[in-house]
Order: sequence, then C-alpha cells, then structure tokens
Amino acid sequence: MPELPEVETVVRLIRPGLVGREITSSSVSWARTLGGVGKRRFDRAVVGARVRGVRRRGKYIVFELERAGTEAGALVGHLRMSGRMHVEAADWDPGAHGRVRLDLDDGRAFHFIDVRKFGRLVWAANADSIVGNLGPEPLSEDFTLPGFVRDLHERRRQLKPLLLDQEFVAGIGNIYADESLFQARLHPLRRSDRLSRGEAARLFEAIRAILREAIEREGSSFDTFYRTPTGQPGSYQHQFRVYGRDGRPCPRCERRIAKIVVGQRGTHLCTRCQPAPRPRRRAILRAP
DNA sequence: AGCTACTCCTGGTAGC
DNA sequence: TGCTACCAGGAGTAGC
Repeated sequence: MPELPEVETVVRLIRPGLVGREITSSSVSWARTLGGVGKRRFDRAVVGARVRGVRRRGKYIVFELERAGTEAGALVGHLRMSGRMHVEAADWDPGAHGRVRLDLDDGRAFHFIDVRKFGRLVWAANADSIVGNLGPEPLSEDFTLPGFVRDLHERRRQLKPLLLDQEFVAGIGNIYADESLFQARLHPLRRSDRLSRGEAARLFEAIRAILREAIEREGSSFDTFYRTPTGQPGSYQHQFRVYGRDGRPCPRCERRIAKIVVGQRGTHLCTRCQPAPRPRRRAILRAP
C-alpha cells in the first residue's frame, strides 16, 4: 500500500512533468474521486491554473496552483490502497481504471488511476484544510527524539494504532509500522506511556532508518497495485523482515513470525524478539 | 481519551 | 474447472 516511501517516490517522479505546466482541460470518470467537490466546480478551479509546486505531506500529495502568478488553491491527492499517478503523452491509455485526467499545456496529460476507488484528488482553497492536522514528518528536522518521547508519554495508546495515527506522526502505514516495531524489538500492543527512554529511542531510530531505506528502494511492491509513475515496481519488499512473512522464521531468532489483528489491521511480529507487555498488577490498596 | 465497528471498493484467492 | 464467499486495507465517522 502506498505509504510515505511510495508517495515520496511518486512525487519525485511526477514533479518534473508538472511544475510550470498549465492545466488546459479536465475529465473525470469517477466523481467520488473528487471527494465531494462537484465536477463543474473542480473544472472551474483547475482549468487555466498553473502548477506552482508538487510536494508530499505524510501520504498526501499537494499540487499548489496559481493563476497569473497568485495562489489559486491546491489539488490534494491521496493514493489510499491502489492509486497511481502518471504524466504521459496525450495518446497514452490509462486503462479501465483511469479516474481523473488533466490535460497539460505541453501536450501531455496527468492521470489519476485507481482500481479500488478509495483514492482522492480534491481541490481545496487552502491545502491546510486537509493536511493541516497531520503530525510531524518523520524524516524532517522537526521530528526530534525529545519531542517523540514527550508525544509517546502524553498518550496512553497501543503502539501499533498510534503509529498508524496520522496526527501522531505522518506517513506511516501498516507495512512500515510492523517493520519499525520489529526493528525496535517492541510488541505492537505495548502502551506508549510505558516505554522507557531507551525503547522510545530505538523506535525513533527504527522508523527513520526504515523509511529512508524504503525511499532509496522506491518503496515496496508485493502485489499488483503499487508501481512507480514509470511503471516500475519498488524493491523494498525484498527487505521485509516480518510484514507478510507469518509462519516463516524470524530473521533474528528463527521463531515463526506470528500474525495477529490489532485495531482491525493485520499485524506481523516475532513474539520472542518483541515480548508481550506484562499485564500490570493493580496497585494493592493498603489501609493508611 | 481511547477503543471498536462500520463504510467505501474490487481483484485475488481460499475453499468447495 | 467453475463457482461463491471472503479478505485486505487508509481514513473518516459513529458509538461506547
């Protein structure tokens, strides 16, 4: 599934074909992709606008627009499960799952393709109305260990759902959550406020190292869905140590990798390397 | 506050 | 082989 590394890869590859281009017409074949913005309003917002910049925020892709040099809102895209983005020659066929097409002034066209129709490409006057509540970017300088420790201790949440919470930290999905927790040797059900400083530091470093390496490898492609905008699969799936490896030996200790469900999400772990939280005995009440 | 359940979707696959 | 039933999953929402 497209998570931070996959989205970063998409942004890097489509940005050169989009920045500076004017959108000359649009066509929408699945209206819900627009996320509640009507087709006519969408058309009015984007046609004649120029792409000022393309950036990633968490798993979102923000296309900043301008008209006559002044800001004109933004398109905010999310690939969800199966979305893809391409910039291709005018006669390129996006296939049966093309949802939105934006023709560009250089004769090429941007395509949003999405088999499962969960993806979105929404116009907003202000991108922050959509991405404004996201947590820190895990690879940026404002994601710091002291801040991370503070945020962990301020909440009392299971680690797995907390890592998936985009308001806690932006961009992590099911794959990189499982891989990070394995790398940090932390059980997905451990409570955030009970991590030691050392444990929090392990998790902090694991998240950053794994996301960096996954970006280097252009993300993970283990099914037919995620491909880069050039049609290539990523290669980080070959580095998976727990995700999708249930029943196979742990690369660290050989015990069989387990799969459990946490917050309705398949969760992969090694029960030896990632010891379960100890149920804490209730404080014993004593007479004063 | 934090958890669970439900919704949106369809291709792939397990099971018969 | 051919069919059906079920599953995966990011994020939003509702309810406890």
